[in-house]
Amino acid sequence: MNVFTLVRNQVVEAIEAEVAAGGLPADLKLDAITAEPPRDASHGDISTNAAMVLAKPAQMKPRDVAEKIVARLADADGIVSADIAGPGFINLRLEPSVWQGVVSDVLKAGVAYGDSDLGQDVPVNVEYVSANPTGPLHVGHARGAVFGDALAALLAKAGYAVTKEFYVNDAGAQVDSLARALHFRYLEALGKKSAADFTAAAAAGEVEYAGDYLKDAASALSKRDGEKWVDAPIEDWLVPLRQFAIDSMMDMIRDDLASLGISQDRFTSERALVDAGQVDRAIADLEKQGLVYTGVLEPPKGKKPDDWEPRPQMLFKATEFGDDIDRPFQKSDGSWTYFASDVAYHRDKFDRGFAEMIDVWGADHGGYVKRMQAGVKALSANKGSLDVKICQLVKLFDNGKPVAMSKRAGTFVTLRDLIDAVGKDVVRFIMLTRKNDAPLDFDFAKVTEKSRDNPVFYVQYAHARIYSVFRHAADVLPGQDLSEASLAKADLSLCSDAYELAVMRTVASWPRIIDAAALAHEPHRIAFYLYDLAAQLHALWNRGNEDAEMRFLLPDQPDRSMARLALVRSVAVVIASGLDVFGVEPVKEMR
RNA sequence: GGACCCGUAGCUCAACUGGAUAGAGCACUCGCCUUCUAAGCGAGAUGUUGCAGGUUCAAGUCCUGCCGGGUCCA
Repeated sequence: MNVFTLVRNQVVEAIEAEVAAGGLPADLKLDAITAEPPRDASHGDISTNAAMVLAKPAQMKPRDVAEKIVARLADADGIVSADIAGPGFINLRLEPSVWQGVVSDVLKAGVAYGDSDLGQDVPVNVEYVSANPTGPLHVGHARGAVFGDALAALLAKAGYAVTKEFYVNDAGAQVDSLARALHFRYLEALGKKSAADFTAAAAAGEVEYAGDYLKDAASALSKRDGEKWVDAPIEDWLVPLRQFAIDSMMDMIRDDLASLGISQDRFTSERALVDAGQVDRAIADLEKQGLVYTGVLEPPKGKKPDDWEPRPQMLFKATEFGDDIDRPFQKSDGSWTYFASDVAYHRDKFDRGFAEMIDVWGADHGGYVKRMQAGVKALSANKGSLDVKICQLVKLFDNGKPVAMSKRAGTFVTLRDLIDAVGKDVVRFIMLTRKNDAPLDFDFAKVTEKSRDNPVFYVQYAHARIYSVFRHAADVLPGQDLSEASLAKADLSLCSDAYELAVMRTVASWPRIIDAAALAHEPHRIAFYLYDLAAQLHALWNRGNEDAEMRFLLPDQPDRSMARLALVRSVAVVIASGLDVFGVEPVKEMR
């Protein structure tokens, strides 16, 4: 039930009727017609651009087209007036009952209000986090993790069949380093090496991944295997210890994600893809299509690396799919490049039925987007599409002062630190208050502040206030059934104040916010919507302070009270519905 | 040198993928608590949307070229 699509349908019907009557030419394209709330509320409830869109193909003046449409809309259901304005907008005013009816729709649907069938159950794969399994997640990962998770929830709400996926980069040189570091920590755990030995080795660059987090894995290993690997040659322990290390790191990463409320549906191992020969097959397939050749790349312009030498290598014709240069599939030692295995991985996704793929990456991978999209087009015969959402950096502040972060100095902030400092819900909400491709400032002091400039608080406060009213309602209106089912039967015609109708219009636009945000792959729009909705609730609340007649609870007017309770309850439901997409718990009380 | 992202009020950011007079918060000034949470609300000022062209009924939004910032470049 979406008021705006219903009205748009009425507009389209009016046009079709006019076409049938010969007043407008046939074969008009109606796709570009919109029905949306005008920016300026004084223009009416809903505005449509139909006349302007149709003017040119119909070879008529916009206002003439508008007059024909308006004449047919005048007696349409629920429409009070239709006026032509400006260059040819048609401004519609709806019966209050249309808006009032939305309240009971919301109460009947609960947090499912806003669910849509836009996605038609089309499978979509959202891949996010995909951090190297070599250590704990840090702040940089937090944004991508929250963004990806919220986007997945948003798409699910909009009716897509979503799979949330994590790609485990467990095939590169880093995981070998990780295995060596684990072996060292293992010797340390068994007392064969000292902590000082480790520090020295790390300083000399003989061992990477010096963080303490490998100690737990090492002691678990020593418990499991005893001294089995102490004197064994590296050829014997590299593979088993590497797997042990990866498994421990992935357990840790999954724990971190779980503490953010994130659980992904599928973890795909790069190594497993390689071992199963999927890379070879994907490349062979592209070769068959004539998209792979041996060639020599130009040196990067202007940068001229010292070790550059022209070298024939296996290249993918990425330029045929919009990339700037062709891209190598093989490294000089003959092994596959990351790009090659990424192509195989995306082919794997495509073969699993995902023509629509979304990858969430960090800002440092921006330069990788075009080639990956080229790869997807090639491997799917142009049937697959890949949208890459780049999450810009998060800058940390503490009360306006930048928090210095350095991996070397050990002062980088982990995801765990962040959650411990401000809580999961705050992290999640704040990460979604900016468009993904804009940098985000995260201030530890501000995000826990209790004021209007902290959106998390402001939205939660609105929700809590509504629950506060209901706590009083039981006393003020004894004997009333305050359940949502009962409220859904309230006589909303008793809510006809301009402020009340304004709130209803905002509530009614929730479904179109979902559709628009889902189409654009932009969950942040929900944050702004919730902030607006909260502002309207606070304004409505305050009217009761200024005018006792406007209070929600009027002891001598139970029917009007029930209507107002229904209205504010519908606001609470929509806030809860929005927070649900964000994975944030709506609070019933502020503490 | 090239590619990608960003540039909107003094500050932080929106602007429903091309719509009407570009909007919020912060900061500043003033007003609102005997009664549902004042952790809130209301009123007031603020613009060459980085610059210059182009596309059309209509451009912050799309195209081209510059300027500035960020990220990346076997």
